[in-house]
Amino acid sequence: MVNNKKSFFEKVYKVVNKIPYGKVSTYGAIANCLGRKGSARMVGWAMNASHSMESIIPAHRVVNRNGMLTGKHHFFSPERMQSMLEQEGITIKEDKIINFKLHFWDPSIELNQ
DNA sequence: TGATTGACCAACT
DNA sequence: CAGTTGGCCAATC
Repeated sequence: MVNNKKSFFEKVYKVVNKIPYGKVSTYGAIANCLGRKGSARMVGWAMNASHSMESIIPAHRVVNRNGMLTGKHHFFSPERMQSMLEQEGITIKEDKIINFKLHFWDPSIELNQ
């Protein structure tokens, strides 16, 4: 019925935009949800591109599998990412999220609804 | 146009 | 346990 051949970036943006407040997700989970397992790197690429785009992507809610803010340095300001996450009630120590599992949000949840 | 890289993950050695 | 490799798609050189 419609266009199911959109680029990865579009799908990534869609999912990341659906991440609820106070929740975080991972590159692998998003990529896996989109049907590509090894495309986790592409998710990161999409985030990098999101800077240049006018699209507002809560990239600060996307971290790696370990809950570590690997991409914080790619933000407008590295400290900004941590501040935003802490603002949402997430505790961060040494650039990694504490109780990451509790804050983890599975993209398939939104897609399944 | 081919080769390399890029905010990753998982499996294998 | 640590290092290497394969995988995926897109952008850059």
